Amino acid sequence: MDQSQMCPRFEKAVEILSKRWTSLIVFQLLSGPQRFVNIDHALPNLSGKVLSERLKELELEGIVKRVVFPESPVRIEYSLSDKGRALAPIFGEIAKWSSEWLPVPDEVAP
Amino acid sequence: MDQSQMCPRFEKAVEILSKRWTSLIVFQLLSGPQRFVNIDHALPNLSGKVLSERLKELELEGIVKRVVFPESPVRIEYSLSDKGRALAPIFGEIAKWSSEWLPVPDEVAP
DNA sequence: TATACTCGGTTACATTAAGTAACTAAGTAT
DNA sequence: ATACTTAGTTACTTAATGTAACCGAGTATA
Repeated sequence: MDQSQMCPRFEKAVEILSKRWTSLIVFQLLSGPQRFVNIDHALPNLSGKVLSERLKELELEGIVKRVVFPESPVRIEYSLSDKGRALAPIFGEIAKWSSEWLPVPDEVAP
Repeated sequence: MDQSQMCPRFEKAVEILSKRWTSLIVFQLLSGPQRFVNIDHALPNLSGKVLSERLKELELEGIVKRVVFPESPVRIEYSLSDKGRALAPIFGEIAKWSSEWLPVPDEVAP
């Protein structure tokens, strides 16, 4: 036997969500449609390279939508599809768990 | 400004959960305490090397407990702490999302 | 009309993480 | 003695990320 016993759809969901940066990008997009640089600035340490990779992957999964506004200069907006917004409860549970079980970090000297 | 605007505890939770294999290992342990090889067999494609790394990390986070039973031969059991079991609702939401939004995979020819 | 800056990326290269396979030591079974 | 199990570790390869520079189109500034 070479196959996992787990539900393949559940496994797929975990695979999507546990790819580095994916969750934080989706979480960031939960606050509304926004542009490439905005996401990039919201997640310091996330490089443009990986961000563009992740956005492409998420678009392929149907989680993120990329809309081009033909203004001048052109404006490109990333947003969540219904499928993407449906991930919100997962983040809600993560937030609950973290506030219950993770320690409050030390404050930096003022 | 070099810091993220997100809650650091939320970010930490995402960091823990989105490390490769971590979620699946915790999910597997939700079914009860078990031994190293059992987890290893339940997750094909997961090597003993990475499994032992992840179990150490999860133990440090206080999510997994490692108990040595001094039988002969010695038996080592991994299980979830309260903190670890408290992750269950997150997996519940992931399962819900995946069954609602991910396609049912094709069956293999019988 | 240079110069610099923004946006939405891409490219080349360095570092880190993960996969693969072999191996170990202690114990058990044949 | 030989082979197998458990709970790992070690050495080596390959894939994923991080870092930094760069690009073309357009805009603003001097």
